[in-house]
Amino acid sequence: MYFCINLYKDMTRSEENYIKTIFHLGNKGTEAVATNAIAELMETKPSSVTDMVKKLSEKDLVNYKRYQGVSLTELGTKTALGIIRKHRLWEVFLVDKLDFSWDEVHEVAEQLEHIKSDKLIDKLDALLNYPKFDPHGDPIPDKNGAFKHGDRKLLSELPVESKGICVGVKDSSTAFLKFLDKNKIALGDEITILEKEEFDSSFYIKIGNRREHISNQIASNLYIKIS
Amino acid sequence: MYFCINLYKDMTRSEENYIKTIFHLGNKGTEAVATNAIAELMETKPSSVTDMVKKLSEKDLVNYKRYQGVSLTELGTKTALGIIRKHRLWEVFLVDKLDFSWDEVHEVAEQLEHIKSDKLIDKLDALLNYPKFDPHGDPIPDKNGAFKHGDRKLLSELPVESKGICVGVKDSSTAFLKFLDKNKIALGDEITILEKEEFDSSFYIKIGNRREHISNQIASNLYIKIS
DNA sequence: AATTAAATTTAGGTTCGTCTAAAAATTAAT
DNA sequence: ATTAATTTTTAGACGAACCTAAATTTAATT
Repeated sequence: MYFCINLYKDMTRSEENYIKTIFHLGNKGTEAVATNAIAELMETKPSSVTDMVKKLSEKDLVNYKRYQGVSLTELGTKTALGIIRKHRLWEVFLVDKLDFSWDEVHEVAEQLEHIKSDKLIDKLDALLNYPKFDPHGDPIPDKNGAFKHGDRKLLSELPVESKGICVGVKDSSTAFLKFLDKNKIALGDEITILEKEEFDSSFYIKIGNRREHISNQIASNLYIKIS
Repeated sequence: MYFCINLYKDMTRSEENYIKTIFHLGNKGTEAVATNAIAELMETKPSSVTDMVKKLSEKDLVNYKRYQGVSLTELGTKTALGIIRKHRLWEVFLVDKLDFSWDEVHEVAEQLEHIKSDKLIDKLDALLNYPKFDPHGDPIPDKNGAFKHGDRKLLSELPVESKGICVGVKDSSTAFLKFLDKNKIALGDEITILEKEEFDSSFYIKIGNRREHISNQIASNLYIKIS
């Protein structure tokens, strides 16, 4: 007698996108997410979200009680992690093998993440040498859905004189990534906080050998790992 | 004043599959294809085909007159070649970079061929070193849709004592490809026709240093390029 | 040429994922 | 604690892509 431990294999693209969104909005699916929040992020209408959420609930992918928001079930969480794993592996592929820049990968990875083939993903993982992080510093879940960041923190939350390595971005919009490129701030760079400007909450930092002045908006979107 | 020379970028997966099928069935889209033939190959119903064909006709991708079959317009042909290019490049990727065997690639390539990104395909082409043929020996159209086989012929159509290289398969079903693997017949092998058995139209061939006896069904699915 | 058979199309229906507009529940503000 | 504002859900509709069953056209056979 077998129990089915497999994930849903026959999900539609749309269902997968909802699951992914609920995961991202609800602290990895653990917290209940509002219908409106989902609708806004997915650029759809709240009524559409309600419809879909009911369907996902039927399939035991989400927990749902009317007017109380949605969270992921265990099955839903695993499904989300599978999709995120695919998305991030494809991003690494695009940057490492096809010379895409880190601000170009998202769109294409959004398509590639829905390709269904376990073998494809395992082999891709091997080709890329089992990467642990995607081009934006976000961790790649392993086959079982396990992953963790090191103990990274936002630059904006660190005290003066902190020193560490830039390991990720919180905002991975094209605009922000291009800004970082222009200002020669990249993952792997060593950063020291020299001074905090109380007036506008901006920061003076040392990056490599340069001294830079960055706004709070920038500082609160850069992840640093203390060394 | 510009004329639009671009291909349809906003086609659905289903539309793309119909276009591809019409291309394959109708001698590269040039000859009219029957509704029933399309339905059978796509495992759908003739009435569904009629519906879709009308839609494609609206978009000027096919020529269609009721009861008279369908053929591709120039736009439709270019679209088909774009999809086939993608399909075959992905097949090469799967075999060359991810160690898939040639009988495993079709299914996955069927999904990957619908990914929309010109840059992705150009870069993939470069990564693979601009291959001219896919793993089954089928030619890969270039960016402009141009391609040709060399002057390959089916083994079954060659006279005794012909000598050449095995360059492709006509039937690329899993069953046939696995049969070839089992019998150690691969693309690139040198083949000489030793004798033709009139009784059952089978062939005695020399392949590498071995002597093999192959049925007509095998012979009429192997492409040979005379050297 | 008339009849039968086969292929194709029409008509009407279904599911999926979306929408708008209106109703209901929850939350915030007086 | 009412009322007002917001969020969420229901009800009903629509396009895409499919289906079945019936009608129509073309092709094949007598």
